[in-house]
Amino acid sequence: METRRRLPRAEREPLMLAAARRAFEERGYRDASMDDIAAAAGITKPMLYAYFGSKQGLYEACLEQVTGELIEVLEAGGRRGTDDVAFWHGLLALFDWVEANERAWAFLYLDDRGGPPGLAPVRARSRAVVAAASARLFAESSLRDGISPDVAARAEGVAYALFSAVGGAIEWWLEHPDEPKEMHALRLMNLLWQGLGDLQRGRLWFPPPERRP
Amino acid sequence: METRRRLPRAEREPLMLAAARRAFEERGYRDASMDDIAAAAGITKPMLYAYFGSKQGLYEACLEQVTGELIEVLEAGGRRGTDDVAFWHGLLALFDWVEANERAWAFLYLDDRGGPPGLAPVRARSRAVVAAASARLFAESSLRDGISPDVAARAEGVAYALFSAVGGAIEWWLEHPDEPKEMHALRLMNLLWQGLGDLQRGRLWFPPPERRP
Amino acid sequence: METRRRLPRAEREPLMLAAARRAFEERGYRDASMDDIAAAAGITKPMLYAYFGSKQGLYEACLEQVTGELIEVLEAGGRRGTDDVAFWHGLLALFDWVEANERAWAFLYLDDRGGPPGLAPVRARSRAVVAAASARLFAESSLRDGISPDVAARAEGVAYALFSAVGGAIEWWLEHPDEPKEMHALRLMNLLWQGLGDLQRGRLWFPPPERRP
Amino acid sequence: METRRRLPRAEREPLMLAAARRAFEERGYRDASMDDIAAAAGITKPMLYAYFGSKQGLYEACLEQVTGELIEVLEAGGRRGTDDVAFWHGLLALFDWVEANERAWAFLYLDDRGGPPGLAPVRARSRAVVAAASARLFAESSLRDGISPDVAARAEGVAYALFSAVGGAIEWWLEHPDEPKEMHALRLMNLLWQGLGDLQRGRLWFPPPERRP
DNA sequence: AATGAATGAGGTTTCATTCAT
DNA sequence: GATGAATGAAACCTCATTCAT
Repeated sequence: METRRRLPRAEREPLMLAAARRAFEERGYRDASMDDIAAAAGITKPMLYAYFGSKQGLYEACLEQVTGELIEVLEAGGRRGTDDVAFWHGLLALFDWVEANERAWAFLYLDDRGGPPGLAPVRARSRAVVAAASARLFAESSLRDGISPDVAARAEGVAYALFSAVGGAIEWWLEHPDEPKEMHALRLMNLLWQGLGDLQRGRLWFPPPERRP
Repeated sequence: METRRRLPRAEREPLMLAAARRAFEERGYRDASMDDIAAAAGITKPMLYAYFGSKQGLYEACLEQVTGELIEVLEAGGRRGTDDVAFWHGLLALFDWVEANERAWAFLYLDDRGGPPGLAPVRARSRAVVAAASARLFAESSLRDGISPDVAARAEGVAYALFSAVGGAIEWWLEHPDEPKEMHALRLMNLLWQGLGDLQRGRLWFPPPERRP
Repeated sequence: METRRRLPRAEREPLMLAAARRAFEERGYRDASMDDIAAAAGITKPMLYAYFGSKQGLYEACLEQVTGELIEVLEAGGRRGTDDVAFWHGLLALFDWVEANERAWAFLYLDDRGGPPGLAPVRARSRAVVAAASARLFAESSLRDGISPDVAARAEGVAYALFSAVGGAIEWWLEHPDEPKEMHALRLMNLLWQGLGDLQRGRLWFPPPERRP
Repeated sequence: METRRRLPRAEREPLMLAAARRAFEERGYRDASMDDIAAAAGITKPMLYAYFGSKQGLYEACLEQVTGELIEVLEAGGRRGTDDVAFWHGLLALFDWVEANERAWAFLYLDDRGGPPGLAPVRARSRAVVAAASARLFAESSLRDGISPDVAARAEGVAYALFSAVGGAIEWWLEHPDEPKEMHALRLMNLLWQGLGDLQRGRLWFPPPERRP
């Protein structure tokens, strides 16, 4: 009946984004409905369209927000020390953020399928941005001195693998919350740090020559 | 109008499964429609329901098939050598399988959201099975001698992270196909092998004591 | 795999009819599926079509069977006495039959809607046949002597109303099974018998003349 | 293409209900399709779901409306006189309502099978409510003086039977429209009134003692 | 700035029925 | 006599999106 209280855009928009993030995180792009999101935000559907244009637009806004937050976390973590300590604090910061944002992680790493085709490049780009940021983190930490140029060129690929490992550990942690998150982080540190250093310093393993009869 | 050729179930069912796998891999659970799958399989929707009961049933059949194949690949790879060589061949076999099965990977690692709630536990179980299989792979290769019992208990968690790292590298490879897959595998090997060994042998890194002023 | 044991039609048909009656009684024409009926009868769908031509054909066969049984029951009951005693025994026989056949009643009196339009006249005819049979029952009992010709002409209408009253009492009984069925029958007897006699003997009630100002 | 005229809910909803009632009355729950109802109401399906939630919800809304109307009719009829005259007017009012509402009757008394299981209790309750209302009608008319308490307790059962008799007569009338409805009502009056009075006053018929040799 | 009314299109699922074997 | 394979059609329901107010 009565029209809802008018709010300026700066106040209304974050409410909508928050509701949308929850919905997308919990149910994925396709299963989250604009109806639900509008209801959760306490407004009506046309408002969502007025602010974000389309479902895809809303999703992209969420994705951008999540990406931004994550990068900020990584960079902040990296500043807290040098070398292995920087990496260690980056890991811890990441676990903290995941813990605080519950399943925002899903946005970047669990909801890759579904939605219009136009979404795929957007998602890929978001992940690449995060990978780049974490590559920077390694470079700024241990890679500082004597990084082989070939390795530097491929740092992003390594970062991608590395970040995926972190993602896997996080999922494992979310399903096994009995162990404290520091234990998970420590295991990751031990799994990755040594190889990372070797890669950087060029101390490489190679497969033995195949012997064919 | 024209009647389709009749096939016995043993022949028709695999055709349906193949079509369904392609559709789910490419578009995810929610966006793959039973209509499309039926058309791609060259039959009509009711046959899908006659053989698989429901969309979820069909999906689960696909998931089981993919999981089975992947495990077989891992185990076969692991048998081709010992220690680091076994691990290396496991990696190579995995890359080969991914290459041959294009995006079957997506089934297990990119389509986690969406679909009815009953699907979540099924997906989780599938991934856990794969993680267990790869944990076995490490244990049978390098861990053979003197594995610390604590590490063995957590092997599955490490395997999960490790497998995710492999997944990330694979995704990166799929998006950067200019480099041969052996290069990607080699980078992974170097990233992971050393840390894996250290973890097993208990040569651990620990964070320096925090100093608070 | 293996073909079911061949049975002569005389043995197979009653099994099908029995399964169909159960299904139609419990779920009505539209909600009973040929699949279910075939499964319940232990045969495959094409057999149903071979024997009864169509779903409607099967339904009509069931309806005819039920109608026949019911008429037989009425006539048998009516022969057990004269006058009020005949009527009373007719009622009792009816309750017995309903009790033994559980919900066959639904066939004639609870499943009037649904199904193809061609079914409506068939159902109407079945009910009319039952009404005629029960009209005969009254006529043969108390109406024997001195029945006014006008009333005789309308006996069928009365029978229809009367039979519906019985139906209502039966439904009530099925929902309140704490009281023995004889009590329900007795109440009906008292509700209907007196008026029935008066109707036959022409001792009629008429509305008082309306006074308009 | 062309946009339909917009109506406020208070105007649109009754139109939907009317269309739904016609469809359910004519074809029963299962055979009435939401598509048809929407078309008959001049809107599209999603509006039906927006306002009534589901097919069952729509059906229940219709059922409630019909029940309410019928009860009002019964009570209004009963107020037009006392004793036999009240009963007589109740009957007449009922016939009038049936005539005016064509086959609304079907809702309560001809569509008992079919539809989801959750519907059965709803239907049963509706009929019980009507039975209670008509029981009240008798009680307030003839039963006024000296109603035996046992009879009062069973009044609802009697009402159920009685109402079914009326229903049967109405069906008969609808199939034999040559006779005016007052004649049908009069026949019912004569069939039921006497027995009803006897039941109330305890002047009961009992079966003769069975003699077994 | 905000909403209630409205829809086109598409989704999963079921069913009566037929045909080749 | 009996079956497994197959389908056309239609059912209920949902959703992203728009428009008039």
